[in-house]
Amino acid sequence: MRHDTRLSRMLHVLVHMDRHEGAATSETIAAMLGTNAVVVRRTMAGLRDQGYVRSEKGHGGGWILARPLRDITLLDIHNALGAPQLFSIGLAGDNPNCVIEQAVNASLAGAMHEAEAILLAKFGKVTLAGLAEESSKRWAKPAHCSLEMEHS
Amino acid sequence: MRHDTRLSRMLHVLVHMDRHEGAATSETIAAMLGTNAVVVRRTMAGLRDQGYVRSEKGHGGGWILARPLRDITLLDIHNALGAPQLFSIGLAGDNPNCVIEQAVNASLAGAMHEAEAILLAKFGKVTLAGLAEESSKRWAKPAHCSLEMEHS
DNA sequence: TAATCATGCAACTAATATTGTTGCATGATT
DNA sequence: AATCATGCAACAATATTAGTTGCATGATTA
Repeated sequence: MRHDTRLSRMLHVLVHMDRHEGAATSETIAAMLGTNAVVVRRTMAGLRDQGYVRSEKGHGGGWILARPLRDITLLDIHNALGAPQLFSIGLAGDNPNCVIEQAVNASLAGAMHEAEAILLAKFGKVTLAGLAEESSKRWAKPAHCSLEMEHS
Repeated sequence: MRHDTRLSRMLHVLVHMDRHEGAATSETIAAMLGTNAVVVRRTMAGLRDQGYVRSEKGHGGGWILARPLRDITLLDIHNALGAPQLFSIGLAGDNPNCVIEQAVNASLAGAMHEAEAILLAKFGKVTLAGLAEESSKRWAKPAHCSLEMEHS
């Protein structure tokens, strides 16, 4: 089953944007992520609608952080991306009247809800400022990337 | 993102098999699950290889439980299915040298590992016998399904 | 005002993973 | 010998996501 890496990638982008002077274009971000500008716009649109970034057209335009990193948590971004399913396993629904299916699904759902609550609680406690700080600590060894195209 | 319902469905099947006299054919199981006998064989093959079920050919053949339900946990079946990814979100790996990506991924991975450990621990504590017992409690209201084709 | 740059959006194509299908071989029962 | 059932491999269908293209709109700059 394929992974949804949008959360990881968007967090990466947002922290970079904070270090970046001026707006970052979709094209630049796409180059960093090894993807396409339209895909970037599609994904960033969700963050814009929730007020985490702004987009500006024209010369010098692009994407700009609309809030300080310390006011954004991993949970915020997860939700802004549409709060996609966290789990790749799901419940069968072929026989909703079957008491066995009900018992199986109730047990699985209970465990999954508990794990999900813990995961989201953790996400809610980590700010992007915290991530930026943590990455600064890793800065000692100089290998890194940036929005200035050191990627490719 | 599409869900992998094999765990849920196989648990359902295994509990039914315990109530079932004799072997259950792939065809019968497939009818119950609204799928195909070959798909059932593919999935059950993993459980057979781990010793949870046996398969027998010929007249009266099919699938038989190889252990009592109380000796099988949800975790056992999850593992027998290949321990597929539990989470549908994943980590970006485009810029492994980037300290920001590293910090982002370390944070996400930490939260996910914690949640995963909790989920698997829960799975390890639930036996199929427990599920069978729980479904018996639901038996008061008679709607149910069985391997005798009440499904379709 | 004209040229350029950048997003917004919709429609289309491509790539990928899973599921479903078919055909044939093998083994067991009757 | 006939029937039933799994085993396996190759192929087709399906669904989802990612990527692409084309055009419109708005902002900046000269």
